[in-house]
Amino acid sequence: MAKEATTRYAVLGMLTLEPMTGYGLREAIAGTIGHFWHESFGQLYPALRALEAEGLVSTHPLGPRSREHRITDRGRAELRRWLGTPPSSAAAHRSELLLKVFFARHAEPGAVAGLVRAHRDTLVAARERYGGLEREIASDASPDGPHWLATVRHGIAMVDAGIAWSEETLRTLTAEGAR
Amino acid sequence: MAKEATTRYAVLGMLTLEPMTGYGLREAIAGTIGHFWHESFGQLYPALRALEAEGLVSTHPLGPRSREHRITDRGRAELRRWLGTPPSSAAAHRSELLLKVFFARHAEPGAVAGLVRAHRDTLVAARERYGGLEREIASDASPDGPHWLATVRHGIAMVDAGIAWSEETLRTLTAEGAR
DNA sequence: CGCTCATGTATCTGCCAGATACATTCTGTC
DNA sequence: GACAGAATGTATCTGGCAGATACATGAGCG
Repeated sequence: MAKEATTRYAVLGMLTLEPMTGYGLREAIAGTIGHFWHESFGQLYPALRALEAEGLVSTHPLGPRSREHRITDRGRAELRRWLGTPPSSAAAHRSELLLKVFFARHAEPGAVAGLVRAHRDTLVAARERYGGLEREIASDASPDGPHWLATVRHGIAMVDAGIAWSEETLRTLTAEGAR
Repeated sequence: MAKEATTRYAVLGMLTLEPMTGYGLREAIAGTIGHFWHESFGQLYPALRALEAEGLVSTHPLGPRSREHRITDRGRAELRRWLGTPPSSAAAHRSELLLKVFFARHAEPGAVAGLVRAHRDTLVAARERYGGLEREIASDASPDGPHWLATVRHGIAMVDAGIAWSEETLRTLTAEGAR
């Protein structure tokens, strides 16, 4: 069976913060849970239509080309139900970088080491963003603050571990002939 | 544009180890790079057909219902090219667990903490498997050994960081009213 | 006046996971 | 020796999802 659609629940959750347009949802998702969740318009608009058809979201016109979406009581109940169900697949399924590291012996000498170096630099930049975000949230007393902090700290933990792994792997790759 | 198909390169890479059938490929992938890569038959068989049509893989009948696939020189060249290109999306896009942690305020009390606990237990079990795998690879002198080790150590680094995060988050969630 | 950028809605392509279906061959058990 | 079930093997279908693209409007700026 195809896995349960998760876009619906990300939308329901974001609408507990405040009513929004489709475009606003996309912005809000990128701004708050963007470090571990992504939505594209190709998912959002069909999901909003489906949620409205099920009565989990209500839609109110704002202007000629603009609609505001609001979560209903049934929507809240459905969100609460889903929040208690175990995540379907916790594992990250594919890492293109690790695939390249695994087959590095067949690459141009030094090529994969360059990719790992770039990966480390990306993580270092992400680490800075996370640090700023963490300070920002910690100094703000919103009701979702502690949970938001927990998700950011997950990002920090993963990024820190990834930076350490990159350094170690670079030593391995360069030691054995600059691969 | 839709992202470049990566299944092709996982297949090409695995066929550098030895020639295999479609089924054998699936087994080999699960057994060696399964901790960070997944392939389903729905991807494998079409990919093998496409690779053969492009001359990157050659196919030889083994029995009436069995075919062996072999990487060609052009296949090796194409693999080498790809190994040098930067990974298209390094970030893990969606974490259902983090989404649930973020919206935990709207769940049944204690429900999300239970999910985090289950997540930690999964990671602890994975950590044991990784440890065994690491010892196994370290004691074996295959040419791909060091690279294989690097990918396993990535798994260990992530799992260790995840376990620490789970413990910390459980303290947060239970402290504020068993959510 | 034209340029760019933000806001806003919407569709299309292609990758991919998981489920399913079916045929054959090996292995253990009674 | 017969039979069940697991392993081997090929193949298709459904549906979620990312990224690209298209199009329209209004605001700020040179």
